[in-house]
Amino acid sequence: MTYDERLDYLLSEAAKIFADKGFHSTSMRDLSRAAELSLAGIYHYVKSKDELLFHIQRRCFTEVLEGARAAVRAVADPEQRLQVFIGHHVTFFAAHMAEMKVLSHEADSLSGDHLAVVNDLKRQYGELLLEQLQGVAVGDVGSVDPRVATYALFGMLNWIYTWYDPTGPVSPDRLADQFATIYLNGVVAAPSGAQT
Amino acid sequence: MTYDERLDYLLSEAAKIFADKGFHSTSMRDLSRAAELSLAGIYHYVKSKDELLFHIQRRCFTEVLEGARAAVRAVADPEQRLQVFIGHHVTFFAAHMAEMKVLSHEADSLSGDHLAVVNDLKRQYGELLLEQLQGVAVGDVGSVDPRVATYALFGMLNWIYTWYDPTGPVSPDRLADQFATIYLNGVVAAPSGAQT
DNA sequence: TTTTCTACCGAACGAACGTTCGACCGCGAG
DNA sequence: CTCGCGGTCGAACGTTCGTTCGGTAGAAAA
Repeated sequence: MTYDERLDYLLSEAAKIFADKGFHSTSMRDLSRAAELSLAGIYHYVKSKDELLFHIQRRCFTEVLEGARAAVRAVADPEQRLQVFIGHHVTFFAAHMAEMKVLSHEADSLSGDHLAVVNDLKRQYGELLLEQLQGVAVGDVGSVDPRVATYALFGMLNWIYTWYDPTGPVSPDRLADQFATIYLNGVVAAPSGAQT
Repeated sequence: MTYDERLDYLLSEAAKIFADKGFHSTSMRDLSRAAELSLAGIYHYVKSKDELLFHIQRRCFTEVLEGARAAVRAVADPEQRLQVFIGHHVTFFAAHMAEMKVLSHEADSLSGDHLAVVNDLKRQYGELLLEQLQGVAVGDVGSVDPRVATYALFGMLNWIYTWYDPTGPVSPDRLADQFATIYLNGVVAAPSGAQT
C-alpha cells in the first residue's frame, strides 16, 4: 500500500465515522481503530484532527463543484441545465453519503484558514447555481429573491443526509427527478393544460 | 427569581450556546458562566448535560407542533393551509432561532428514551405536513412521492439556520411567502396566463 | 429557639481527550 | 555491510471534560 492509498483509506474511513457520530464526538482513537493504524501513526499523514476534517471537506467539495460545472456545460437549455445541476447534486450525494454529510453537517466545525478555503468553494458552488437560476424566470414575475431561491434549493438537497437511504425504494435518479419537479414546477398541480 | 424562572433562564442561555458552538463543543463550565450559576449548581436543575439538551428540544418541538396545529385549523382551503403551515414554521423559526437550530442540527445528539420522545414529536409534525399535502395534488399527476415532498419542504425550511438572519433585509414574513411560492408553484415562471 | 429543607457552591474525582516523544524495523543507497 | 530514512508504534504528557461530594447560608416550619 502506497502512502497515497493509505491516506485515502484513512480519509474515507474517517469520513464514515464523522458522518456516523459527528466530528466532535469522534476520537482519534476511534479513527485509529477504523483505519487500522496506531494512534501515533495517524499523525504521519495529517497534522491534526482539524486538518483531517479539512482534507475530507476540501476534496469532496472540489469534486462536487467540478462535476457540477462539467454537467451544466454539457447542455444548453436553461431549464434543462437547472435540472442537470439538481440531478448531479443528488446523484453525487447518494454516491458519497458520508463525505457529503460531513460537508453539510460539519460546515462550521472548522476555523481559520481551513474554514476560509471551504467557504470559498461554497461561494463558488452557490454562484454556479445562481447562474443557472438566472436562465429561468423565478417565481411569478420576479417576486422571489434569487438568493432565497438558491438557499431553498440547497436546503432541499442537503437535507437528504438526515433521511435518505440510497439503497431504499427511491433510487437517486428518481429522487433527483422529483426534486426537480418540485423545485421547478411546485407541488401544486398545474392549473390543467399547458405542461412541458 | 423562582425555581421555574431560573430553569427557564438556564435553558434559554444553554440553547444560545448550543446553537453557537454546538452541543458537544459546549462545556458545562461554559453554561455555568452564561447562566450565572456555579458548575455544581446546574445539577440542581438538570440531571445531566443530555437532559438539558432534551429539555430544550422537547419544549421547543412541542411548541412548534401545537402552534402549527392551531394555525392550519384556522383555515379551510387546502392550498392556503399549506401556505399557513409554511408561514408558521418560518415565523416560529425566525423568532426562536437558537432553539430551532439546536432542534435541527443536534437531532441525533440524544439517545435512548430522550431520542425516542423527540423522534415521536418529529413523526407527528411530519404527519401534520403530510395531511396538508394530501389536500393539494402533488406534482404533475402524482409523479412525486408525498414522503419525498415532505422531506423536501423540511429541508428548505430547516436549512435556514445555516444562512438566514431575521434582522436582515428579508423579513420572516417575506421569506415565508417566497418559500411558499417556490414550494407550491415552483421556480419556473408559469407558462403564461392562468395563475391564482 | 431549634430543626428542616431548598438553593447553591468550592473542590475534587476519574476518565477521556488531542498530541508528542523516543524508539524500532525494514529497505534502498552508498 | 552499514547507513539513513520513511513508516510505524507503545507509552506517556498535560488538559479538559461531566459529574459528585460534603458542606454552607438563610428562610420556613416546628
